[in-house]
Amino acid sequence: MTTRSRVRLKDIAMDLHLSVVTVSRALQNRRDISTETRERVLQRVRELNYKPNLAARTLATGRTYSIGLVVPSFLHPFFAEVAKGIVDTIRPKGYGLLIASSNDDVEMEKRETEHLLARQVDALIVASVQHSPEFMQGIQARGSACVLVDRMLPGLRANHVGADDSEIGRIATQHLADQGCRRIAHIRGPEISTATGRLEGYQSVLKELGMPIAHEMIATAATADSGAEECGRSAMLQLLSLRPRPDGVFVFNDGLAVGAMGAILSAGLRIPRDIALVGCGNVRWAHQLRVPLSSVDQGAIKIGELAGRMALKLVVEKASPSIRDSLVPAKLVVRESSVRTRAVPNRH
Amino acid sequence: MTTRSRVRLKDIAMDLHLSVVTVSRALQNRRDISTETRERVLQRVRELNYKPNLAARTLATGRTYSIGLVVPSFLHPFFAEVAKGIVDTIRPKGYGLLIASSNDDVEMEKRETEHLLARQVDALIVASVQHSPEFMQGIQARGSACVLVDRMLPGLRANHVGADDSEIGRIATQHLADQGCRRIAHIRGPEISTATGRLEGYQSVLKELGMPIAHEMIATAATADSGAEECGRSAMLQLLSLRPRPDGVFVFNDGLAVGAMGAILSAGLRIPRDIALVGCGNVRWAHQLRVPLSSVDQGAIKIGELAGRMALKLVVEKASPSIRDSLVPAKLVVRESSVRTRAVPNRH
DNA sequence: TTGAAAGCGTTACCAA
DNA sequence: TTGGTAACGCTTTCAA
Repeated sequence: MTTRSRVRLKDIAMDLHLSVVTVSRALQNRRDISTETRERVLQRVRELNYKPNLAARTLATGRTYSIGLVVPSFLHPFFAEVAKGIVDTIRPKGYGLLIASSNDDVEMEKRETEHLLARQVDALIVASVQHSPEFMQGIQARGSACVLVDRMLPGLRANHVGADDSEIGRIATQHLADQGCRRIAHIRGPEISTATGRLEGYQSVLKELGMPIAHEMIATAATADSGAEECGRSAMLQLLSLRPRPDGVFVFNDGLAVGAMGAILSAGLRIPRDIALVGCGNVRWAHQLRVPLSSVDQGAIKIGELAGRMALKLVVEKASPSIRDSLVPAKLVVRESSVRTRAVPNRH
Repeated sequence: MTTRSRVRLKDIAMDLHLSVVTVSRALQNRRDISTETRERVLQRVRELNYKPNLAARTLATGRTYSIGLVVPSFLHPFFAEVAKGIVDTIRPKGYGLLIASSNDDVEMEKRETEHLLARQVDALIVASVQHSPEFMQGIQARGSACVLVDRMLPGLRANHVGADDSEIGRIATQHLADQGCRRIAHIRGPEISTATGRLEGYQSVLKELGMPIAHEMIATAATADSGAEECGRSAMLQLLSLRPRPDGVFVFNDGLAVGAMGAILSAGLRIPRDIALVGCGNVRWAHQLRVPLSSVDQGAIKIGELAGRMALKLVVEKASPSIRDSLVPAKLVVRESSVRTRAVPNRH
């Protein structure tokens, strides 16, 4: 039906009294073909609106012109933005994006990854939730082109594009200090590279400033994705019980920060006067929260773009020569939640 | 390289001294094969971790086991949720999802759709931004399985899954009336089916209640996606200039509602006391806005699930017999922005 | 119940 | 610069 009606290379060849091979070559823009023939072919291709059969091409070349993406969740705006960056980068090059979601489940990530590989995607982009490097090492060993986004896995040497997490922690903490905070706490995320990176940045600034790095000033959120708000709330309650209280908090991400904000306000404290707050992720609605939230922008779309570009490069180069790691610079967006000096920045 | 190392049907056949055909049949769970042979084949398949080459299968059958999705934007949480619903539905059936984004651009939607079709997706799910039905009719005429989500196109007979927009308008408006609002305004979206549907619901309730349907009480937002907030703000300013002022506003979606909220608060008015507000979409962060926002939940994930299921059905049935239309029921989530009676609902 | 042969649409390898 | 032939891995049809 649909298939039958499609124009094939063969149809064009017969039309033009050429061989299929010649037509194929003309379309590949190769040199070993006369300009005239090429023109005739291209002409006819346009007339008939010929579209190559990708399945056939894949069978012959082993390439699918598609890239696979595995993320923990598409509902999380960060990954939606990453996906957008990837699509916008690879589509103009003729590549398609196959998506899969791991729901933060280690086994599901493996299954979905295997599925994409079974589809012979030319490259894989993964925001992995694995705790250990074994699985990814297996993927690499099979020779599949693979780029990790966002999180790095401990003990894994792999292509990677992510935010500069340590820098994120530094920017946020330094900003709080600049605003006059003297007891800066941190609500950290679970045991993944991004969380430890941000924690590290936080600690290094405290050290530079000669502020104490106190254990009790660091609360850990069990999860940073779905249910983040509740975790942020309880982590904040923990911090609020300290005496003296913290007067500034850098929170791992905006989801947690929203919960923290709720806890602070419910306790009858003011933001930023009593406690200044900085999140991370710079979600779209950050400025319309009960207190507009200062947040570090990770450049999620940029991360997606770079990951897409890196994936394309791997495809072209075939044998992946060297491991690459791109860090996208972070940018603090200051809003009301952290501004304790006189001038309040524009809301818009 | 990668290709060479992959196990083929042929390898299994040789191993077992069978023909390729027999092995193929065993894997298709057909009856014309002895139980013993099947077992031997399945056994070996497991041992070698055989994965069929989808490209080859596609070439032979014309089916790709993949479905294409075109949406205006993945950054819009509604479409992210729809995508999730689709993926969760089709993945367990072995289907993959190829995504594309039209950026609200009519031509880009056409290009991306054509691209997915060139990839021979078995079915297409589109949240179309076309103004006219021609393009989609062309797709249908070519015999491609296609499901429209969210928006319907004027004059098009097509499979469709969406929210019950008229019902959304009714629920929201009725709720405002129940809260004692007597001058209920509406900020409507641009000229697409969802906006007219919600407007219609709004008007029908006013009529039932014997309230006047006044032109000036309906403000139109030029866009409802990116830049929605600014549009919501200016639409609201327009409504605020009315005398007497509206005391309740039903807004097309939450993005616009956020802008409207800003305008109301900036004017020194209180929500909900002076003006009650109801949005639509029930975005995740609705409850953490400066005033927690009442919003109609469209059941986006459910829409995705139904669309996925409908797409699968079309694939199986091949010849699409009858046009189907599924409306997902809407549900109002009441929060502070619209509650004018004494009892304030639980925040959580 | 099994298998041989043909075909799906494209590209790669040699010859001409 | 062209074209014939043989893959690519699977399914389908027809015979045995």
